[in-house]
Amino acid sequence: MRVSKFPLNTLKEVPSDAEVVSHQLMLRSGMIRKLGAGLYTWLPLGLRILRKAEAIVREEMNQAGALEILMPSVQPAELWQESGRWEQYGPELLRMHDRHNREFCYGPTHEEVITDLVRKQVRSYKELPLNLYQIQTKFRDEIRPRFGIMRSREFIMKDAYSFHETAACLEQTYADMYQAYSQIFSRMGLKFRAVDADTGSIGGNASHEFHVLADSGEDAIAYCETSDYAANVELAPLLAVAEIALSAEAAVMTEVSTPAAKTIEQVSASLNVTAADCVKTLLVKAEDGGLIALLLRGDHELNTLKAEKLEGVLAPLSFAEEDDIKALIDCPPGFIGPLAISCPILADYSLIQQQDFVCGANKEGFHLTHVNWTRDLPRPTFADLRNIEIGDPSPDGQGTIKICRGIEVGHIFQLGKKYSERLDANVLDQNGKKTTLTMGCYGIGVSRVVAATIEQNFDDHGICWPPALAPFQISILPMKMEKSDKVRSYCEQLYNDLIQQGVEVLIDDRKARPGIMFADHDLIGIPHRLVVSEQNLEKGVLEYKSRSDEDSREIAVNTLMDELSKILNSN
RNA sequence: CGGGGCAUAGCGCAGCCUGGUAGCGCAUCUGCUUUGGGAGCAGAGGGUCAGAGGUUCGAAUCCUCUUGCCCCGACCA
Repeated sequence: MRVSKFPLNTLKEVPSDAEVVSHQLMLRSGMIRKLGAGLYTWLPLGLRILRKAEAIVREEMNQAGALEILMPSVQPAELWQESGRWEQYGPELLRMHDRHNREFCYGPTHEEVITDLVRKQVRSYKELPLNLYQIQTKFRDEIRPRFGIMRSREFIMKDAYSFHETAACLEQTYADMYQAYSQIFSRMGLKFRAVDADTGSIGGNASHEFHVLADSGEDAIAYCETSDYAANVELAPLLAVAEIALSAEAAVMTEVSTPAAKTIEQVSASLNVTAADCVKTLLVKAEDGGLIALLLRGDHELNTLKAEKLEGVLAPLSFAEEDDIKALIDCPPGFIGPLAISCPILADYSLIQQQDFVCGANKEGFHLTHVNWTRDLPRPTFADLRNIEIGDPSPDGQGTIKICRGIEVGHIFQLGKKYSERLDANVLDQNGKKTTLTMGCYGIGVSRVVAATIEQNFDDHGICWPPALAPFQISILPMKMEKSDKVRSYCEQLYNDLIQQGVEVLIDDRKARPGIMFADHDLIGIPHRLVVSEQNLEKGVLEYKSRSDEDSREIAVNTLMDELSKILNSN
């Protein structure tokens, strides 16, 4: 391609509403332009990249045995009413009427349509398993679209849905999709992790999110460096530890006056201990209308997701009102402790080995020091109550936890029978009996992958595309071409030769100064660059630089093709 | 949806407080000089100041309403 026929439309200044790097660079490089909130046009440059991502997804899905289809983006309301989601989905579903005043929505996802297709089309267990996918435009009327393509309202998604007679069969396809997803993101050259996800209200056995790792990611991920373990920070469980015996010389429990100390910081400061030496007591509402005390180490944070799943705790989690506390114990918040309290107590696992700790005395203005389990109060029930932290043991027992940030680009899910039951999708089994289909679904935010790739691959000069997604593999930058026939004819020849070999090459045939060329090609992130100048040609060399290297090197003209094929094939 | 903010040329902004009929930088076009990291000089084009209403002799500027967009919260590929 020639720059003269493929306008770059680059911007030196960043539009003021672009917050994140990918959004800024996509606008500056001329990949996209905004039409409205969460609505973007893909310009020629951006579309090349999007198409590359799609092609990789398509190839790997086909490879894994999925079949491509294309469903309408506009869907009749009846199907959504049948599944119950017309009411459930809420305002994120863009609804509309046609000229006959029939109700429709713009598809945010396609479980209903695909289930309808399959229930009408598939009659026999012999046609299963079946895995169908599409790459298509979705619309979700997000409350707050932001970060450009990263969270837009209209976006490109690959969504696949599989149908099975048995759960075992679903598990097999699920495993195949897990593999295919890993293959897709590896081929794209991305650093990513498959993360255990909450199966939530939908149920089912397993769900994994695929996250591209980037500092700007919205999700915190706890992962283990020495194993495959990875999970959302809120979901990563902590394991119980063994009890340890109290040492004989432990000091006697003492009541101390702490009139001004209500928070953990104040308490630890006034008693000259660390926050980790303190135990904090949180009172939350119980299902039976009473209260439950939750004990945490002073430096830990309560994980509400975990807490509200515990037996007896009211969900959604709500803290005790002042009146409730008064009814339970005559003590203001700030001095509450687990001794002689008449409600059930749940303590975090990290407190199993806690000794000699500080806690509230249940008496205004006083705390207790040198408190120990068994000796001073009975051991409470222990449970997993807090967020996992850096350095905690990995739940799979294989090492310690680190935390990084990620951008969710894919999600695979064992759906089970949720939709097939609602929509009555079944087949006849071997015995001629009706069996409800078991389903899985598998999504990739293809347009989001493009943005996430930038979040992971950029520098001060612009985007650094992994070769698999780069809009072009190599740039030819001729220096002073209009003054030098030698440069011109050499570049033209080289350009044609590379095209012959099927290399995606971009020649900058503008009458532009070198600085403009360098800046533009760096900004749009072409992985390889050849600079051709008259002086170098006379020496029989030209200059090569990889986008990711600091410095360039010379390549002799007569070995150029060999060198280039080495460089391009090493990707 | 709640809280905050913005709307002036393709992009980034000034002008508004204190009304007098719109300006700067980048980009675009022309010419000359430049030519290895977003050049210099000279010139040109481009704005119904988001829209509607009001106040006024006169409104980008003051008032009212409307619309669009952005940021902070819960959701998601």
